[in-house]
Amino acid sequence: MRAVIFARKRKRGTVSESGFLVAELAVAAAKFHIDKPYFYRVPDSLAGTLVRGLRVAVPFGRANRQSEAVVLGLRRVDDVANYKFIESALEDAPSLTEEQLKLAIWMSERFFCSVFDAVHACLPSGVWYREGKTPVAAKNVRYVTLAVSVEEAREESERKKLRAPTQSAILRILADTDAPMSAAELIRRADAVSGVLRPLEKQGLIRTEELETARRPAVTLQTPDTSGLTLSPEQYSAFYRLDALLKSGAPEAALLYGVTGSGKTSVYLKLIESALELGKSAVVLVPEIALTPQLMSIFFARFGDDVAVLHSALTPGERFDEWRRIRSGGARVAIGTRSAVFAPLSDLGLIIIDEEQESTYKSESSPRYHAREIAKYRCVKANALLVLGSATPSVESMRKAETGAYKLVRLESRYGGVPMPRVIVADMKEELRAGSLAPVGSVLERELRENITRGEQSIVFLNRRGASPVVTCVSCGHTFSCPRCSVHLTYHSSNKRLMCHYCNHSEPVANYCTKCGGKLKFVGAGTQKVEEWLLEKFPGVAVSRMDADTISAVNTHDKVLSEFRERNIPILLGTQMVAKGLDFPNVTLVGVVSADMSLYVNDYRAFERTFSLITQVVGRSGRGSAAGRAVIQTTTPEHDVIRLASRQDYDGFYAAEIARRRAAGLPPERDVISMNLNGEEEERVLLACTEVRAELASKLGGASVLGPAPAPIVKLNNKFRYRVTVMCENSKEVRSVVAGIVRAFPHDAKHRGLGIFANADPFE
DNA sequence: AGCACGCCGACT
DNA sequence: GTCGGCGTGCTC
Repeated sequence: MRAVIFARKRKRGTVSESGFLVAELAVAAAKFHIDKPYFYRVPDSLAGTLVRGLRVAVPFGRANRQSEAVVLGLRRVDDVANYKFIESALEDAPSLTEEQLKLAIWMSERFFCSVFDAVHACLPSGVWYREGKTPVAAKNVRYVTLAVSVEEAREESERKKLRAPTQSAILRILADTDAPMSAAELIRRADAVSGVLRPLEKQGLIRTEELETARRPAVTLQTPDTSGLTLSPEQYSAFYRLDALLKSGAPEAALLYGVTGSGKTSVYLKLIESALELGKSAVVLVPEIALTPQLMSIFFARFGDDVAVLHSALTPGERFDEWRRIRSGGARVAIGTRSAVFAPLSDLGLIIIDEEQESTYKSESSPRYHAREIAKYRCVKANALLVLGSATPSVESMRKAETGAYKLVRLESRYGGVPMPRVIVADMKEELRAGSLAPVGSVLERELRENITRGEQSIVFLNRRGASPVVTCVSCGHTFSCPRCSVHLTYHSSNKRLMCHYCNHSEPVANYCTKCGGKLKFVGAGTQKVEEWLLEKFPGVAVSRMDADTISAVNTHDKVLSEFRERNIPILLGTQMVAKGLDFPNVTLVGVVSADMSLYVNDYRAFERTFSLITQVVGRSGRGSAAGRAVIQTTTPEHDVIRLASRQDYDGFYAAEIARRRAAGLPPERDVISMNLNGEEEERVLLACTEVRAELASKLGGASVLGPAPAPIVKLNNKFRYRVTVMCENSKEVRSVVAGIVRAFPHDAKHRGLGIFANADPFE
């Protein structure tokens, strides 16, 4: 209901000339349960500066602690008896666009967050004012130009050759390039020190000036992919259909379902070109930047400075500058991860979400939005086209395509007529019966050996949920757990300590069991074990390992992958990160070590995730001229998901899965909203859950209300976490009931010390 | 949430 | 007396 207050528009021209000027603000310190428009008086000094979207500093609460706020409107009132004054403006011109303000107000209602939290998500992290931290500023770079003609500079350079060799070199370089050059680069090229410029400037030979420069993230340009330049007939027809939607001038949404290797990227590129030709801009979302170096490189090669990237690996300065290039119209294509969906492009024509089923598009901290929903909202407002691309679309999206809410565009064959990999399902039950405990069974071993002999490359993929390295006692079975969280501590060989991945707790590893004094056993990471096995079976054969433990700032994904490609390393071994997006023509074999691992997780999306993962990893094989194969190791070869994934049969999988979901009343049959509670005393959290559950059940007739159920990690940082799940249609009315409960909760004295939040369409 | 205010018991 | 622990209520 509060959001409605925010959204209510006043008629233009009603700002009267008399009375005191006050501003309507969304205040940062006002958390969700006390969020509403707050009114502050505008000091005369700011009367001309304040506009909608401008960020200001205000005193808030009894202690008048300083808080940031955003101006939502201005008006005049007669009575300002208990109003406080705005302290200062935090910027000259608003960072927020009008579109973003409206989006933020909508988000607060849709995703149960304060308006300010939503506003916060729209801006790059660098611009935020936090205590003691100054926001990122534009970077100035000193540029040097010749103050004399090129000929004079050359003459002077000759004259200085003996007495002042570095000055001479500087003049020669400037004369040779005949263009302004940054002082840093000039000095580096002349192998000089920064002092040399001053005398030259004094002599009137050069001029220096400070120019504002955009910091741009470095991109490793890989072998340019020329395959995207010509579209196959099938790709062309997909492009043609999407292009018609792009040009329709009405909001449109399409699902581009293309099998792995079908070349969705080429269709994206062509579509973006078309949007640019129409004078429109485009956003491209990718699940994880680190996993898409090839895609990034293709975009840079194609669009150059017209592309800006936004993702968490940028430095604050780079992020801020890329964001400003987008905001100013200097870059018309924004590419990045989840938060790039807020890119402040004008004349938006197209949003592409690649691998739309990925869970990374859902934010798991406030505001808990899904990028797909934000994209839909923006496309509707801008009459733009939304393209959801995937080789394994989410069940929700395929359902929408079935009902016609999305247009369905299919790419059914691999680009260049490359055949789908031949899939072999290896039954590990039989290996177990035969007494073998090796991580790699006889079938995969045979295929790997064959590939090594043929000089072709292989990818070995380990589906590693909950298989991190732990320490156990051989005699009593004791394992080491985090004192603050309900998880095992994992052993880190780098500092020889046991660490908690969730709260940062760490302790030295004991020599003997702390319970019984017995000997300790180190159960290595899955990949480590497989690596040892590979080295033993194939002595002398190089293996590139890529997982969370081996990837660091120095040993980046990029580095491991380009080494794998360039040095033609026979085997790449890794976790999730090798499953997606990689395109190596010489890879002809993919092995999935334990396909079932993610199948039996207590989550309604487990089948979908497993199917998607297996399909994607199998799709890494045989992308070049040689035919590919894949070995899927499983103990349940008869399981539908394994069977269908091995045949790359998405349609079959979808048909089975939608039937199962419908029968069980799971999404997309109904929507899910979870209520998440936490606190230090487990019984009080559970009691409050029961209360919330009863309230939901009584206020939402017809909805099923489940729980309380423990969160996947029930204890985190000394807090117990339980949740209650509501299943029904996610309508405005339902959200209003949920928001009402979340808002009222902390005001109740018996909930002291407990936390609560609502999560719409949760993942996991 | 974060903070001040005020009420009540314990201790200088 | 007065210090501080904690329950209560407000935030423009």
